[in-house]
Amino acid sequence: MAMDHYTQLCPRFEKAMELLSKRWTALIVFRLLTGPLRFSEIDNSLPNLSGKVLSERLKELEVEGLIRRDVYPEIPVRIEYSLTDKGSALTPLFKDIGQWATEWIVLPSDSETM
Amino acid sequence: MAMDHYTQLCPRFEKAMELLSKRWTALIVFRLLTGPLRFSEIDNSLPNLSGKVLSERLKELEVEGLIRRDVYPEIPVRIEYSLTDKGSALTPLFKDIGQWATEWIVLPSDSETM
DNA sequence: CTGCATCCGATAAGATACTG
DNA sequence: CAGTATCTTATCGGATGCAG
Repeated sequence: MAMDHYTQLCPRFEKAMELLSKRWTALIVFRLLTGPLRFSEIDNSLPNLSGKVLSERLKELEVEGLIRRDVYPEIPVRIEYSLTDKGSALTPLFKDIGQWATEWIVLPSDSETM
Repeated sequence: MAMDHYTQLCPRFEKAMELLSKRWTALIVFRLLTGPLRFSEIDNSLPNLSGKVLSERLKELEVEGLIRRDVYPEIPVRIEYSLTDKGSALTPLFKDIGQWATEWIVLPSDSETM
């Protein structure tokens, strides 16, 4: 996929954006910021996210090394997803997004005071 | 579009992500971080981005108040896009991404030392 | 030059049903 | 519970052509 031209701008930045800007991805990481979660927990916390897509994203994130998938061979089996160091390292980023959002994003429901 | 459920998590964060995670959007803002640019300048700096999509994104960003579109009635007309305060406020965010990318993203071309 | 309209193919996402 | 397979739909994006 010929993106060699603008890749020169800042390939790592590109890559990072490519990763994080994929739909749901950032939200999933955000969810995991507070600790390990099971598949269904993530699924339930993101109602519009289908199981299919969640499983896709989880796999991608695992491949990219942002999250870890731990299997606890209990009965029934328990599988937990958690952030790796690489994933946790995104914390300041999310904090910035949150801060920016707090300061600049106006919601319809903000009509009262703000 | 029923996203009311998980909107409760942090609606502003959601909105911000929705905004920034759209393909090309962040890259366009990133481009503008260094100053005003004309349509064709942005277009040329992002070779894989088509004029149609660029114009779509530019409009979205304008509607969201992240960028400003200034028309200079010269001959020929000159139109420049630049960041508003809301847009510039994203600077730390991009810095974070850049820092994270520098630290954690490994490129194929990094095989030598790094 | 700047940008919008249209068409069309590629991808991504959602719903549902089903397996280990 | 934790996914996967399949199907359908929605969205995206690229090319082209045209207008101000």
